[in-house]
Amino acid sequence: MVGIAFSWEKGKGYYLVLPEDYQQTLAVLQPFIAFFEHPEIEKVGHNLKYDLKVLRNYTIEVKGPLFDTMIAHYLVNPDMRHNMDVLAETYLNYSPQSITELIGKKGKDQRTMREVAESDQTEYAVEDADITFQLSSYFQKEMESADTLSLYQQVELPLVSVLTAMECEGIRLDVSFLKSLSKTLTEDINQLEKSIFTAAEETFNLASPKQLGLILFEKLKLIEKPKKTKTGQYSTAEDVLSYLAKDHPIVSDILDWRSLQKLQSTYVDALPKEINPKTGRVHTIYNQAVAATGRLSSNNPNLQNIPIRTVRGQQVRKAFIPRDENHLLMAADYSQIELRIIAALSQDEGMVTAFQNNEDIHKATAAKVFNVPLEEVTREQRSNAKTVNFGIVYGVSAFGLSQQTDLNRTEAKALIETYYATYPKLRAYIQDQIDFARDHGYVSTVLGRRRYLKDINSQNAVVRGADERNGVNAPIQGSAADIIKLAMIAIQEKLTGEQWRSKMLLQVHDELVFDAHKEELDALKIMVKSEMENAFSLAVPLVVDIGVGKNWLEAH
DNA sequence: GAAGTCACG
DNA sequence: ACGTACGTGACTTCA
Repeated sequence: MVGIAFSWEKGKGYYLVLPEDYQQTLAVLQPFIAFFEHPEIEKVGHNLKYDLKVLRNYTIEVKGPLFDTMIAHYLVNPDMRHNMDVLAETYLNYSPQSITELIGKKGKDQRTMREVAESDQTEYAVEDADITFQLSSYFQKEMESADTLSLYQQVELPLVSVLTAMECEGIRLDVSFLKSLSKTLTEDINQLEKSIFTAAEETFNLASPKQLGLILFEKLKLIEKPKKTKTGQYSTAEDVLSYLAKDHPIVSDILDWRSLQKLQSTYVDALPKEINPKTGRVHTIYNQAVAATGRLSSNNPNLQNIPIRTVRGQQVRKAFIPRDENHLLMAADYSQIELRIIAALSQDEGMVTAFQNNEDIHKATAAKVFNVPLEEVTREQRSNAKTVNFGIVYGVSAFGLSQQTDLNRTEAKALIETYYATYPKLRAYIQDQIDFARDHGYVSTVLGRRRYLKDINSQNAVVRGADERNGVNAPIQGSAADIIKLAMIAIQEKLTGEQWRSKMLLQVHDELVFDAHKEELDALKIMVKSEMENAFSLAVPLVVDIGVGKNWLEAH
């Protein structure tokens, strides 16, 4: 830490210069602890989670009310970027000094803030504090008029501290297991590569879609009219190749090569590099202000997209392990939360009843739309019903459904029609959302989180259609995000307030992952299940499934 | 840095 | 006739 800027009056600010030496810095910070840890003084910042984590490294545990201008603006307009310099220009009509002017473009010549003259540091940092302070009162009013202040104060701000704790906790990885996984992957990848080059009768860069396209569609001429990407290149995307795989062994080898290559480069080899040498654990960073629907995102590394769908992919999950022999990993996930939300919001009797009776919703849907008894539903019928159930949430078309299933467009269209006839209030609900959006320009979640849809009344059917689908999807995906955020806050409150030894580690949209202390396991299951299921009350019950194991795969 | 691809919910 | 399912982040190639 190089310095800290403070401002508590528009246009004024103060800059605290900190020495390079850690112990000396602690001494300089000593008189400020009373401020940072004061339970009543509100601390305003832009991306406070970052500042909270830096201060933690200097043994300061920030307390008291928070105001985060980045998150405030995320609620004011979730689709925009939230960089402070842009916000200053947009809302204060003021262009702050850019960081690049001060330290240069990124690269080897970039200077550190420590190397900048103290007077320049002061000017820059104080301007930052001043702007942030001014933005806070502006966004406060904006949130009041959009009625999102309670979402901000009761959910988003408390979540900042919860995420800080989760990120600092991190999760343990089994590195030697990943190393051996990488070895077998290399062998299989080399094998596939060999057979692909033999079939192609030449070697080329398999990782280059451009080169691959030329081989498949110009040299081997696999089909008459290959699909092209928007830049005119041959498309070699998964759905295109899958279609060809059954007739051409080289194509299925390419698909296998791609999937193994992906596993190795994105996960197996990359994850160990992300281990923090100080803690020996992997610490993702959650972004609370990127996903326009209210979801979190995860990066450096992304722990929200760890493989699970394929057997080879599942091996990666085995590498996520408990912190020590006294712990197990516990995973708790909401069962069908988005469909439960659409059922509750639409009040459709058929769907609500199915959930109240705790039925297998895809099977129940199949029985209804294919008009067969529950016990006679085939695998294929259930699978198609499942695809429609998910598709409805996104606003699927007959074309889209036919792409995702083995149905043709006519059959897909008929299935969608039958679906709406089965769940009539779903269609009414979807129409209501679109009508509301047309009148008000936005839609909202159960906690009043808004998403503005500027093209909802557009003359252009394509962009209007996109906003209509967003108008249906955003309240559902966003309400699910609201609910799990409420649960996380309640759970973390218990874990810290009651001094549990178990820790909450990860969030994956509808799932929470814990380091569960073996002695607390039974109690933890009960507490987490109850807090998640009762985080928010809907017209249908929320159901949480819990799993425990010696790795993340086993916990499912 | 854009484009293409693919991992997840 | 047209375009065609929501939300993300990471890796590789290539201009």
